[in-house]
Formats: sequence, C-alpha cells, structure tokens
Amino acid sequence: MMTEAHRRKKQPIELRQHLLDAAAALSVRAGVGNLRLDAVAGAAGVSKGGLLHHFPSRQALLEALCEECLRRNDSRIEAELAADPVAPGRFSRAYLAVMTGIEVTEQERIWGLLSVVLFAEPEFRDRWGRWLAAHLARHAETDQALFLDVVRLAADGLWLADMSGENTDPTRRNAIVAHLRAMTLNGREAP
Amino acid sequence: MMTEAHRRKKQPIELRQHLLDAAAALSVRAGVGNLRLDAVAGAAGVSKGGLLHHFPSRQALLEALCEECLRRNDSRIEAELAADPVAPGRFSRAYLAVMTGIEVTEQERIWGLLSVVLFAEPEFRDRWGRWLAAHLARHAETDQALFLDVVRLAADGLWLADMSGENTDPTRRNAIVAHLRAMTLNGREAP
DNA sequence: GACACGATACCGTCCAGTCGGTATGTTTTG
DNA sequence: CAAAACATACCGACTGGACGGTATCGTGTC
Repeated sequence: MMTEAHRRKKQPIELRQHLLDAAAALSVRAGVGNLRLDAVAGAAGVSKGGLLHHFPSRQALLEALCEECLRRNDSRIEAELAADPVAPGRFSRAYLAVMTGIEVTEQERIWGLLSVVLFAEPEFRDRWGRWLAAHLARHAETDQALFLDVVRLAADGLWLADMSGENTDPTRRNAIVAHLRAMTLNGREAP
Repeated sequence: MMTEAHRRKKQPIELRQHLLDAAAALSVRAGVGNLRLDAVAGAAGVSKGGLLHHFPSRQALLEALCEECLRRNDSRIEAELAADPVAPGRFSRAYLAVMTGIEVTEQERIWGLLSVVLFAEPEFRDRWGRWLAAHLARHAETDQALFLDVVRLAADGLWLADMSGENTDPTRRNAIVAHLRAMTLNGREAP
C-alpha cells in the first residue's frame, strides 16, 4: 500500500534542499561521522529510498553538503564585496563581516556550524584551503598586508569561538569586531 | 595458537600510549567518526582484545583521546607560563606560543591536528570552551585587554590555518607570529 | 598461583546500498 | 487531443558486510 506521500505535489528541488538542511542539522548535532541516512531521510519527511534517489550514496550526500557549505559562504562574501565602496582591505572586511555576522535564521546558524564540523574531513580542509587561497590571490592588490592577515586570522578565531559555544558577552564581542573592522580601514590598531 | 607476541616483554603503559597515538593518527587521517577499533589495534601492533583490555569501549577510547589532548595542551601552556618573567599578557603569550609553536615530532603534529578533528564532537567543544574560560578567569589580572583578545583569536586562526594545510610561506608566517607576540608586549600594534 | 596482560573466536546489531515496485509528470505518436 | 510510451520521483523490504562488544583461553610477571 503506497501511502499518500505519492500523491503530494512533487517538488524534487525543494526536497533536495530539505535533505541537505536536515543532513546539516544532524551533522552539527552529532558530527559527520554519526550521520545516518535513515535519520536524514526521516528528518526531511521522506524514505531512505527517496534520499538515495537524490544522492546515490552517502559519500555523494556528504560531498553535496560540502559543496553547499562553500557555495553559501561564497555568495555571502560576494554580496559584501559588492556593497563595499572602499577598495583597500575590501576582501578582509567582507571576510570579517561574513565570519562574524549574526545569523538570523536557525538554519543559517546551522550552516555556519557545519563548517567547523566538516573540518573533521580532510578532503574538506583541502577544499577550504584552496578556496581561501584563490580568493586571496584574486584580491592581492587590495588585501596584501600584515595587519590584514591578522584581522582575517582573528576573524577565524572569533568564528571558531562562537561555534564552540563560548559565550563571551556580546558587548565585548562587538567591541572586538568593531576593533578589527577599524583595523581594516586604518591600517593599524586603534588605541 | 598464540603467536610470539605473547613472548615479548609486557609494557602495559607503553602500549596504552601507543594505542592513543595510533588512535590519534587514524582520527586525523579520516575523522573521528571513521575510527575503527581493529585499525587502532592493528596500528599499535596488538589485537582488538588487547585494545579492549585497556579501553573497555570505543567511547572510553575517545574520551581518553580527548583527555590526553587537553592534558598535552595544558602541560605545554604551563611550561610556557613558568618560563616567562614578564607579567602583563603572560597567558596570551603562552597561548600564542603553544598554538603556533612548531611541532618537532610528527606525533606532536598529529596531536595538534587532533584538536581540530575533535571539534566535530560537540562534547569536546564544550570541554574546550570550559578549559579556556577557566584559564582566562585565572589570568584575568594579567590578560584582560581587547588587544590580547585579538592576539589569542588570531593565534586560533593561525593554528586553524596551519592545520588545514594552507602553506603560507614560512617567513610571512613568522612575521605574523612575531607581530602578535610584540602586541602582547607593547599593548598595541607595531607599525 | 594469582593476577594482569594479551590473543582468538564468535555473536548481535546496525546500517549503507540494492531491488522491485508504484505513482506522477512529460513527450511522442497515431 | 487522446493514449501510449517513457521518464522521474519516491517507497519499503531485504541483505550482506562491517564493526563493537563478549567470552574464553594462553602467557608472562610478581
């Protein structure tokens, strides 16, 4: 007896997205290694067969997850870049904004957390490294300076701290972010 | 048929360490989630039974791994603290030194990498957060300043970059480290 | 000889992936 | 344009291998 799931309007692309979201959420909760296909399918309201129709293997799912994660970062960076009129340090500023930006949706937050979790996978580490290197090369003219390196590194650290649940009080955190942003504009540390 | 492995001298404590080292190496290579008991035992030149004698369950092994990881960090920090005569920013300086210090042994490097991989496990993230919070509280007098926060965050970022295989050229890297260290001593960024 | 250490054999479970099927779109054909 | 033919989306039972854990026995060490 086929259930009425067959009868609902088919929305393959939406389902695909749902599956990725579900996979992201579950990975964040328990680590990528503990990601079970049944669980993903269940969370997306679909059977395991349905999941495997979209992602032919577990590995394929993970790669898609990784892909999506980088894609999201990328689009956010591009948006920041486009909105910034000041040339010097533009990329570093965009990087800072994206890494330390507050996520509004819970789902957005999850995708941020996922980056940390994916670092467990060596393949993802490489891809991330190449992504950053490529972007740095592209913005070499505007973002090649020691203090900009420091800013970006600190942004990484801040992001890591956020994700590891260290609740530094928000005012202090804001002060740090503002400080870093000022560095990208002034070229030196404010007193 | 008992092999000649029985005949070799028994060194339980050494074996325990070997097992942990092997587990660390394998985790780094493929992620904690893909850690197999057989593989660990094999890599340490012992049978699965031998492994399970020391760590009664997989979970126990992982916890020991986590414990050892924190313990190593801790002892290195303490060593740096003891060797530093200058009070202001002492903890941040020690933190910087440990996180960015070059590991001589390959095994040392692996234990550093392991921290990243363990971040996939939420439990470890919490523990790490608490560890850092405790240390910060203890050194509140000497290490409570905005620019020291930035230094420590950048140290995290640098460590993350190292671990993700981004090969920034060593001279540049050294410059950054020196720059950060100077910040802990001067209280501001050098020109 | 008592106990810690380690080896081997085995069991039970869990889970990724397969497979045959059904329902809903889309295109081709008479 | 209807109906057939094909394609896509999804279901759910099954399986086989992998892997964590147990039980038992041999072997060093004190």
